[in-house]
Amino acid sequence: MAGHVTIEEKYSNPSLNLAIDTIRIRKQALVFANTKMSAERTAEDIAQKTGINSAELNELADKVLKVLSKPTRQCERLARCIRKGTAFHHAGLTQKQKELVEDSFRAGKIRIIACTPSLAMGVDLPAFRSIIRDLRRYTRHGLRYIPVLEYLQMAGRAGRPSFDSFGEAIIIAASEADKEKLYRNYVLGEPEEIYSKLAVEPVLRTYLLSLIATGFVRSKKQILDFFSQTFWAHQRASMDELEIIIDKMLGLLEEFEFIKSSMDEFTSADKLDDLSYRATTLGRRVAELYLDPLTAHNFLVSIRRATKIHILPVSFLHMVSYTPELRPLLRVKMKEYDHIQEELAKYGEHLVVNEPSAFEPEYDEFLNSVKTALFFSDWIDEKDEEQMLEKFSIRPGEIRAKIEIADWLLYSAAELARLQHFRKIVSEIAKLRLRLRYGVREELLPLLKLRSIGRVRARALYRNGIKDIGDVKKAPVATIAALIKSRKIAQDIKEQLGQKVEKTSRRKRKGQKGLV
DNA sequence: GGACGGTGAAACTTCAGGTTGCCTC
DNA sequence: GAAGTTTCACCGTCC
Repeated sequence: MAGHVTIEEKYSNPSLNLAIDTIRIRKQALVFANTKMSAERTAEDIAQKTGINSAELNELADKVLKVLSKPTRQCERLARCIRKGTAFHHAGLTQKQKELVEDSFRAGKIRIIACTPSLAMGVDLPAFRSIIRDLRRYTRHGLRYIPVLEYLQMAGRAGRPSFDSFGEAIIIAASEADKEKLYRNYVLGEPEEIYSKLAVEPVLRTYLLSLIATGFVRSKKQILDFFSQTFWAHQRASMDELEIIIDKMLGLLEEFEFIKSSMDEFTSADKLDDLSYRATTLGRRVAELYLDPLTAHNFLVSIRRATKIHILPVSFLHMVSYTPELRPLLRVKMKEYDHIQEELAKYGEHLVVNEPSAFEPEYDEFLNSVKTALFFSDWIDEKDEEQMLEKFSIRPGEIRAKIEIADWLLYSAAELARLQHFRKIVSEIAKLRLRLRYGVREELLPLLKLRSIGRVRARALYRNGIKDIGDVKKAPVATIAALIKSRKIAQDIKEQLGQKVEKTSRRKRKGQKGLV
């Protein structure tokens, strides 16, 4: 590090001073914030003081606004920052917006990015300065100091190998006493030991089933041999503990009928408890789907129940919402508590998951899953991103992330239903997946079969009486072109339906699926 | 006297992220 | 713990 550096203290906010100074010396900085909201706020505060203006940035801001069919408040806020040469970056941005921000930072157009740890984790985006505003983060147990490893992740972004001979990682301390402590614990601190994640039961049972399903292990002896060589076992003192856990898992998998045990040629005669294991058809599929066996089992129970009651789309949306895979769920805010409970009362008879009693600890998480299901439900009712932000406090990027996981879970559930020969459920879920991915009501499904037609264009056609493929065939190209605001795509659609159209296009234009 | 509107302080809430899974309907 | 949001007491104004 380059010894003592003095920064002009123009404002009372240290990270603001540092950011402005970074721009002054014509460098770039990442400012790491604690929460999405504070990342946005930080970017906004800096934006007010940069004094930067450029056509290039305005153009970029316009692009950021056009990412969704209708910009959300978040999009507008980001665009305002970008016009001034700053940006915020967190999981709430759409993929496209993240790319735009990252690329223009690399190109030097955006000077400062205020971000959550999202940027420290995956993206390779070095800057001259890494400004770390707070080394504490809110957890379930209150405000806690983050691990040294995470600090290193953030600090490691400082210095661009091909541009700077060094970089500056700066922690902002609240007081002199704090400064000492932070320096000792973080700058001089030793990174924590890495612990094997295998020991977590969901991971272990998934892995175990997969090993058996692929035939990689057959007997309990082989299973123990295998796990004894893992990092997990390496960190454990006793194999006894390991064996107890594995026995428990094997029992569970057998109870779920994902595996069967038997005595065969692999069973050594002297050890009667050294049984041979193989996966059932169902178990093999669960392993292929990479599903947590417990989730798979819960799905199967729910699917059986679904054959007996009147199901709605929300039934399956809720089923996938109540899984560990979809966590963290949308949280029920205090003010929403009553409302969510009312909704639960309304839909309760259509749910395929057992409702815990209000006194059980998992009840809150259950209500969260109901809220999450309601969010999906609104999405397939064509509510737009701004409405989702308003009603559920969920940002565009988070919507996409949740939908992707839900889609995979629904696919998996449909596969399990198929193996159980519940054909009606398979087709119900297939329809639901399509609706979820496009965010549309059922009536638009026929139109979505066409390439380049997503929620927005399909709705535009439908609103004007073009409701299915037959209507599309009958309608003149010009009508379609006017409705979807693209001549090129209108022609392409006609061609998809085998109808000849004379080419009138002079310019090339890229068609896009109307999703985020 | 009462309804209304504006203001500011106090009380109350909320708070990061992401890996692969599957198949292309 | 800090920042954003809501609530509420208080005050002045108007009818």
